[in-house]
Amino acid sequence: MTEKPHIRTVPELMRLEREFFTRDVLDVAPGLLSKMLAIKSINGNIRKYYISETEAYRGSDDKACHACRGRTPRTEIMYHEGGRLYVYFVYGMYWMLNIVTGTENNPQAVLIRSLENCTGPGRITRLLGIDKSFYGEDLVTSDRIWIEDSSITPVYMAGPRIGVDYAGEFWKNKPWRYYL
DNA sequence: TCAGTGATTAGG
DNA sequence: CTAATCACTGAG
Repeated sequence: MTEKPHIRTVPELMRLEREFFTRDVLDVAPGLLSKMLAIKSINGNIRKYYISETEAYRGSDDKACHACRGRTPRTEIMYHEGGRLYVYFVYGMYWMLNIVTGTENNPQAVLIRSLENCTGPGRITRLLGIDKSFYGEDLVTSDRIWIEDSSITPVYMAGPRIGVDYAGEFWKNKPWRYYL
């Protein structure tokens, strides 16, 4: 007897397009939870990790956002439309991975703080091999890093951002850190 | 709790 | 040029 071979349906994971990133950072930051970060190594291996913690940095008014000091060589990319990477070096040791959001000349970004299996923004960039060469990379067109949609609707919490005590009571207390 | 580490920035 | 600052981590 012949039986039709069983076809297992794997949910198709689509790359997130420009429109996902050009929304306000307060929509994109929680929206990235449970999405899949995909990165291709130099040897062609593709690794994928669920995003589990993010933080929103919102415009030049936000005293915790690097753009509050204006447009500088480092913050330049934040002034582009959403979808680019803002990568910078801090504390002499760690690369921070941020995704630019919003529209042109409206500096915003999401800090990726944790993945499913790795907590801490400095640790995840070490795991992924993110460095200065990723500054400005476009998640919509890059062939080495992108984000895929998932069918998961995350249940998440929100709380104050980490490490921004210098920003003053008003901005440091904003519940713009999102986590599963 | 606290040192390590160096790019970035403002100011002179 | 100088010095302060810093979206952190790991050891104790």
